[in-house]
Amino acid sequence: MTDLVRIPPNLQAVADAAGVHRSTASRALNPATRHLVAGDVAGRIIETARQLGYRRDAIAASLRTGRSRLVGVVVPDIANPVFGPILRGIESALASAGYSCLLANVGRDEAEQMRLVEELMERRVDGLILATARKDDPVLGACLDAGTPTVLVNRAEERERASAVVSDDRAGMILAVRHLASLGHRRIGHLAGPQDLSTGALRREGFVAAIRQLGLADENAWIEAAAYTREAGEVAAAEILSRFDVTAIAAANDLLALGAYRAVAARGLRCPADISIVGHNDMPLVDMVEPPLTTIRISHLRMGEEAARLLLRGIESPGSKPERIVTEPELVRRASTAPPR
Amino acid sequence: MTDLVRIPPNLQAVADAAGVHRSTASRALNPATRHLVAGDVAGRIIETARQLGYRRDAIAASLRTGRSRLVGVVVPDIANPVFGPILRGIESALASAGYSCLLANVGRDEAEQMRLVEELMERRVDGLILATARKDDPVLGACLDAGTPTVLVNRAEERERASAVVSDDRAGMILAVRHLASLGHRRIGHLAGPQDLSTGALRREGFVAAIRQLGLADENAWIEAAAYTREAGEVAAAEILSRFDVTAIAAANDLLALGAYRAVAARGLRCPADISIVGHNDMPLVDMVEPPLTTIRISHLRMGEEAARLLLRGIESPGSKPERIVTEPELVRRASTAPPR
DNA sequence: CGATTTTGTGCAATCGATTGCAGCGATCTT
DNA sequence: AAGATCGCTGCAATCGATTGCACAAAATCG
Repeated sequence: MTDLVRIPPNLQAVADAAGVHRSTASRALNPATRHLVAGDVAGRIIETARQLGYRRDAIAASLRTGRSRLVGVVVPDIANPVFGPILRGIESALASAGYSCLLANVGRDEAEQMRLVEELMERRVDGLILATARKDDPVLGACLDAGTPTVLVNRAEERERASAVVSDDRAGMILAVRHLASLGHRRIGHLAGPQDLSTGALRREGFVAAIRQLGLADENAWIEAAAYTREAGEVAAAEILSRFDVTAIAAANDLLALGAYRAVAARGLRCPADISIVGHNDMPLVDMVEPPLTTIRISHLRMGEEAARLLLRGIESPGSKPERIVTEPELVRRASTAPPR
Repeated sequence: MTDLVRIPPNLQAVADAAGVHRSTASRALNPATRHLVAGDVAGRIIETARQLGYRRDAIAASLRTGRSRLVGVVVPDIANPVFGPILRGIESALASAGYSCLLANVGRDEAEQMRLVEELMERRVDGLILATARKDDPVLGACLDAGTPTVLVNRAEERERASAVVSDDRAGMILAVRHLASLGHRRIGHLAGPQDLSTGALRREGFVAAIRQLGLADENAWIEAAAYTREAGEVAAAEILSRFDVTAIAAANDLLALGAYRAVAARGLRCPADISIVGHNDMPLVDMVEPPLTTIRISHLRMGEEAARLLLRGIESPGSKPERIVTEPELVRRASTAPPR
């Protein structure tokens, strides 16, 4: 009855109990090296380990091997519905390869971001996934300088110094504008996202390109929202409505689109009767809002999975070329868009 | 120019460069032990470390100290909007205490849950936060047996063998039913959550209690949904509508409530004109659905923060009594409830 | 049957930081 | 002035697993 505070068995204890050397026990317990040990001996060791309730110490193993099987995941806001699916995709792909996620939630403050990444490095993460990239991201620079394999997800840089998994934001916005044009809209405004993010900039580019391609009026009818939030969307949408004579708004993001719903209502207009609105992302629940939001669907889950896979490849074979995976967005027609009156 | 693959400096290197012993460098670099070192020497060491770009190896430190400053966080589904805020609360509270989150997303399979927790233990987490607890949870049992400080969040067990942070689910549902009764509803149904979860069971209890307190009809007018999803909600709500003659439905969860919207529409009824519906959680966006959902608000962010704080306390002072924090839910009136016709 | 290869196990160094203990010189006490 | 105290630094053990190398025993070959 002296096991009140039982000291957990280590490899030495297992080896002693099985009557072999530490090193033999280590080999027997590791599937990758098990073939070096005689079958019966390995069996005995494994059984002894089980009986003693032996649990491998990943920390000690990491110290010796230099690999932590840990990946740092940096997101701008876990509470934002689009990052949930991304995170889940990352987590599941990593878990099935024996890696775990170290989660870091960061604000927009760059110094803070640096501090957090630094802390992840101290923990000797084998790699990093950043969902926070700006168009020219100093944090990414720091990761690369440190020689840590890094992958961007959702947002990317312009230059390709790191692997990235993104949606084709430009094409997505073109899809949105074409849809509006096909309904008969000729005067379309763009509720743009923050221009220092690739999503914001590329979707705006897509907007301009689509307007030109289709020979529509005023490729400059866009306003940049201060952030990807409903509140910022409402403010910017109000400005679009007051400054431009448009019948439709293509928003860079679903939250912005929902903000636009408010601005439209505030002016006594109705969607889609007076103003059509199309979003971007197809977040959970936007099919239930009123009117159900027409939007551009992005598979965030798959993006997360692909990012994890890319990172794992980068970890296995260091020095491999950066790769870019671009997923195809898709138009989801609901009820927030209709022909102009 | 031989620093192509520069070997990162360790403590020894810093000590050598500063002309002191490893141990002195260690003490100087650690704020908690810095006072043991002469001011000028400490300054020199810190400066040398900075110049060399020294980065402390948390793995090695963990091995020596036995503390990893890592907390395992187990959630049932990161993509579910309620867990985002919880996670953010946990992360921010932990981060400000120097701890990081190891994220594990698990399904309902118990063996898989055990495997994942086992893996977290191998990584020598200092504590665990489970958002997955069932009413009698074997996984929690395993954590407790292993002597790992563990805190439950959002869902709890009946017996108090571990600290927990939950909403007052019973009171929340009473709030919902009273609200309906105050509008004049007398025949109310309950769209219950899974009964093996504390949230599902307690909210149902609250429903029964409220019906009795208010002297209303049929405390048995409830159906259990198979899961907290819109689909399961739609199925169960359809059954309620076909089996009971009710004018209102109190749902155990917002997603279930949204499923009920569908079921109501499918029967050619309207909400709230024909059937009032109240949800639970106040998830993001439920204020934008049609009709805007009347629901019970729970501060998931704060729950996450409190859980982290409780865990930190448990880590600091092992063997302390389990504690339970119950947050007060609040009714949010929107447009899905109205007087019966 | 001797020589050679194969197979299996043990030995000991190693990863990098932390910390109890001892020792040294300087200051303080009586 | 001898002894006690204090502040600072160095020494060396330690955490637990992994792995290159050496070596012995067994198996194979000519």
